[in-house]
Amino acid sequence: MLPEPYDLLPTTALSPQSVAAGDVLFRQGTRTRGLYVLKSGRVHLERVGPNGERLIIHRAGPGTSFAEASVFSERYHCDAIIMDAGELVRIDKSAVLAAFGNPDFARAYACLAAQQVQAHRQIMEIVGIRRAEDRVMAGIVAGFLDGTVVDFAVRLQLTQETTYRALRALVEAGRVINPSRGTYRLA
Amino acid sequence: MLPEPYDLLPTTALSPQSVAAGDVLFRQGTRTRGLYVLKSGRVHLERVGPNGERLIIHRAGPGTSFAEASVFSERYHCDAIIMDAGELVRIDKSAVLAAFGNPDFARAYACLAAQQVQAHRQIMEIVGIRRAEDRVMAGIVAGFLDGTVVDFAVRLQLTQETTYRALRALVEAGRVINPSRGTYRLA
DNA sequence: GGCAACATATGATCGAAGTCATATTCTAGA
DNA sequence: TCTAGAATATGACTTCGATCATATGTTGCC
Repeated sequence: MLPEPYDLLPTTALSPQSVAAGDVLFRQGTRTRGLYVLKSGRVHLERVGPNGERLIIHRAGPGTSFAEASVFSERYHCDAIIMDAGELVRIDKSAVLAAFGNPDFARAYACLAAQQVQAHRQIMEIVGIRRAEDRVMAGIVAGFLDGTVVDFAVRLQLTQETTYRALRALVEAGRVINPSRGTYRLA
Repeated sequence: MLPEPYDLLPTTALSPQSVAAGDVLFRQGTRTRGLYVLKSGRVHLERVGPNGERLIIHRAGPGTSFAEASVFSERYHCDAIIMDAGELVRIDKSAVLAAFGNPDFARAYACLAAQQVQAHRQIMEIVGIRRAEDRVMAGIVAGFLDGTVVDFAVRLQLTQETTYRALRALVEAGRVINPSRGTYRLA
């Protein structure tokens, strides 16, 4: 099943495909065919700078969509390169454009987009906190410590080691409790 | 004039207002009235954690909108506090919801939202680069060094000093040229 | 059960980015 | 024109997060 709001589209708009590591999904400058939903694997979006510098624009992970803006553009503005093999679904550009005629789809799309923007803004604020201890605390308050500490550290743009040390410091300061190995909660 | 796509809305949906530093625009838990476009001044969006920790969710600057997700929510999920006095426009929630019945508005909204998401992803990738020199280089390639170096440094989540030093190092390495005081370009 | 892979956890060391200080140049405005 | 404030620029010092290393605990799988 596709994530909202793309579950509202007819199946004729969807092209599932398997990809292998190293495959190039699309290239900067080629005609846009639509956006993609990644079911499994990893994809890098890269842009080539004026002097040939390769700049990673985005690293897409399982369960996320990418190249959404291509729906509103004639050409792709970056390369999409498969890092780890996986399954993905291409969603046809014209079908999405047509779907905006359906107010339910439009509202569902806008709702998700607004939430994404809000989430990004929040992560940027948190990542902007310099002290690891404050950053980790903010991350916990924001509810980011749901999975493993390793994933949490990645979200905070910190190393695991620094994250563990910050967690311990917060526990020692009484601001966080550590009821069992690997689980942390606000005090 | 309002930024796209809100310029497509009828003026009856808009409520301009002046605000002073310290004013509270809305509080977490109060009924949503709509989103805001900030013409001048500065606004902080803050959420209060379970134990009373104040967490800045977003700092809105001139020319940007905020609380977009409130259009799809019954209650505000954060406080909006005016940091610097300015002018803003409230955009009525029901008018926006109704406007999604207009495919042109829906497409314009989605186009802008998709671009915003893409821009956020890119900034997050760049901010995730640890070495200041690499980060500054990526920032230049991405075209972020359009205004002052100070603004550039803020966007990169680096201090001005580190940014200046990285710029100098890049100039010395021949990767960037510094035709005149305060101007830098790719070599 | 036993093993491999991974998450948790912490110590030691180093380097890079932050902080503080200061000087110069530029600009806007009284 | 003079001045206040901001941007540019760089030096000295410190700190904190990254890196490398290592050990233990946990989980899934053959």
